[in-house]
Amino acid sequence: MSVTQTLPLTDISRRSTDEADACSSPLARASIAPDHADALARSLKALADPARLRIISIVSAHTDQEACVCDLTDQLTLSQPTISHHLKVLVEAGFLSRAKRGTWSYYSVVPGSLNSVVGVLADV
Amino acid sequence: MSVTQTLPLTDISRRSTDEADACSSPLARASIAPDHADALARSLKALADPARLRIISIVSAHTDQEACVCDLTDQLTLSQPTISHHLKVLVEAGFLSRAKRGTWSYYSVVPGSLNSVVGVLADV
DNA sequence: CGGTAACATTGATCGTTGTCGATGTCCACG
DNA sequence: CGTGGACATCGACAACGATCAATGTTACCG
Repeated sequence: MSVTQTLPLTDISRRSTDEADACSSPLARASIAPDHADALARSLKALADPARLRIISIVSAHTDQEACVCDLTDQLTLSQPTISHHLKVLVEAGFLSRAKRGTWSYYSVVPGSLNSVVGVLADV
Repeated sequence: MSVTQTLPLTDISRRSTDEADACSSPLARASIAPDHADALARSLKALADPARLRIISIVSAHTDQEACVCDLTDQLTLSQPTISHHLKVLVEAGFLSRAKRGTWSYYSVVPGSLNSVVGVLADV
């Protein structure tokens, strides 16, 4: 399996700048940087879950923009540890913030966090 | 922030069926429906990958809004089957469309597909 | 001080997914 | 008609992630 064939070094490995590429079209603008794509993917991964989207929606639907875990266990058909897990993911991604008062934990949407992702995604 | 104000204890003993739960706040508006969250999560899952974000960016950076696979294998440090896999995910999610001409496959961004997700995400 | 309620953490399970090598398919060309 | 190039598909594997039961932690209350 090692070296089955020598690499075709004639044309493929040659860096373009030659217009002889038949299948390619010129670039109009630069594409996003790899690390930029990595950061955006991390944010999107935190949002790409039905339970987490509903959590954000439920929290932001409250008048004072905050809800406790009991509000979520009531509406979502998920166990309490699972909801805590999703909350942790959203907090670590910067979409929610936690405020503990007494025995209750109140979660609220970080202002502008969603719009920031929306803005970045708009010009990908 | 270490306020930890004492809670209004007068109402805690009264269990639910009363609309005023101690830890809960009233709703200002409705939250998204579960199937709506499911659909949005599927779209976001297709975007939540660094390679796929870069693919969309590279394709849309071309002047005619289309690029062939060779353009992608050149810029991404991934094998050709892996790139084909990501392209398939993006096509099935509705973000890219495929046009085969000769031996080459040209991929282009479906107009409005990204903005649609952005718009839905904006009012979650 | 013991009990209970709210929530977080841990450990385990199991489906999902990103990746690559190998192979298949289709087209162009000599 | 055979050969090679461009791309898709398949099979396998490893890493990740969503979920839950069990347990831990902290605050409140009698």
